Amino acid sequence: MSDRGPYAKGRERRQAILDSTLEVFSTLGSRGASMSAIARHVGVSPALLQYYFSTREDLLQEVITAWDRDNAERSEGLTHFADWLRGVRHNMQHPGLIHLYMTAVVEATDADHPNREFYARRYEGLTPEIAQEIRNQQASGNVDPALDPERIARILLAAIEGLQIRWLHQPDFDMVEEFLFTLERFGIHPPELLTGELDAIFERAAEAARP
Amino acid sequence: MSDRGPYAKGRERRQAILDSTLEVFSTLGSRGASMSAIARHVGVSPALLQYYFSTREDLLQEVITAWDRDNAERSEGLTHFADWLRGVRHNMQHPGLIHLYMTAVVEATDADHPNREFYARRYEGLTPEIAQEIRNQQASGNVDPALDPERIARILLAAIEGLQIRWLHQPDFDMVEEFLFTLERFGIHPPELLTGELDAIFERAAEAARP
DNA sequence: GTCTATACCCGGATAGAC
DNA sequence: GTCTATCCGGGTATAGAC
Repeated sequence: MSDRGPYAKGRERRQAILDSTLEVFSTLGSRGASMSAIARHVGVSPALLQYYFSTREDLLQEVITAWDRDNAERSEGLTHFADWLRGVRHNMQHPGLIHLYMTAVVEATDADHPNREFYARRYEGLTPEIAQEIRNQQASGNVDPALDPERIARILLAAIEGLQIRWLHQPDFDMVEEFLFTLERFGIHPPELLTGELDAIFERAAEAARP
Repeated sequence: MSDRGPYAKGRERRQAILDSTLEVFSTLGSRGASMSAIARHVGVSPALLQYYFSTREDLLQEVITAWDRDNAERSEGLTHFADWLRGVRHNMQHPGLIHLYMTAVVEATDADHPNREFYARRYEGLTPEIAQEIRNQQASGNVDPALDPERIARILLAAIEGLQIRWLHQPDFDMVEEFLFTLERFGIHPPELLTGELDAIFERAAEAARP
């Protein structure tokens, strides 16, 4: 894929729109992030957003899928729960992301919402993924083997989303602390997370993942 | 306060609008619950909704405060956590409520949203209330006294909201089960909740609360 | 005090010109 | 690939009928 050719500009515009969406969302919030507001931020006409993303819902949705993709890429070389914690940290530095995501999940709750299926599948996909990691912890004797891994996964997933809502309302709320504490209640305490050396570990991992 | 006089009709209308709002919300969802849709359901003109509740946000907000009031009233004569569980059950039978509430909390997340303050206060009020009940449990030796009651309260509050989102997406999701399990992880297991006789207990309590 | 009709504004979406 | 013009629908403001 070359940067030249007739498609280069389009791809850049597309990305610029996605970036601006996040930016505007984090400064003006959901109600402020109208198509025209985002367009203004990019420096184009509102109709152009429609050209790249046919509807507003689609635009927001694409920000989320891109985010999911980023998360997956950032997770190289760390254990699953460390990834998760790191993700939470990362998101806390990009408030627009969580704001946009939470708005979208809840909106998609409407029975006839076009993205409803997406979130159902997302939950269905994440749950066993987390459950598998819990099974690993059970195998190594950290987590009580009597506990149902799927159930813990569902609860942790719910907890994190609830924490995010509260954090949006109270930005000084320490999601990492609360989530770490929750993990511990289920017997999950990856050693890396207790040393206070998280950042160093992440740095090293990021370094190692680079080509 | 008599039912007669020139105000009776107004109070009835007002209530009818609140009821219809919930009704329409649970059938048509957030996007479907437009002012005109609700007005149609009540059988009046859209402008009348404006007369009673000046804005749509206010209307939804009033449904929520009424709900909070109901919850408080329904809690007579039961322990706090039993109340809570019962509330969850009750809500699961009225899907519009949770749908509306979750939509509203997340929307109010915008920095300049008029109801933002309300939710901040709501959280601030609920947390110590729950924490107090946890202290009671600690005093009677059920919950590990080393645990910070406020922190547990925050986590439980977050967990329930996260569970509600997932439930909205997957109506067969058993919030009561999941929440009960979460409570147990924190050492909270009110005896009434383990007998399977919940309904009978609620009936008796309701009976006793009647004049 | 209760209610409607009407008019207004803004946001999202579409059509078509350049 | 980009814009302008236009439409449509939802929320809101107002005037006034009953």
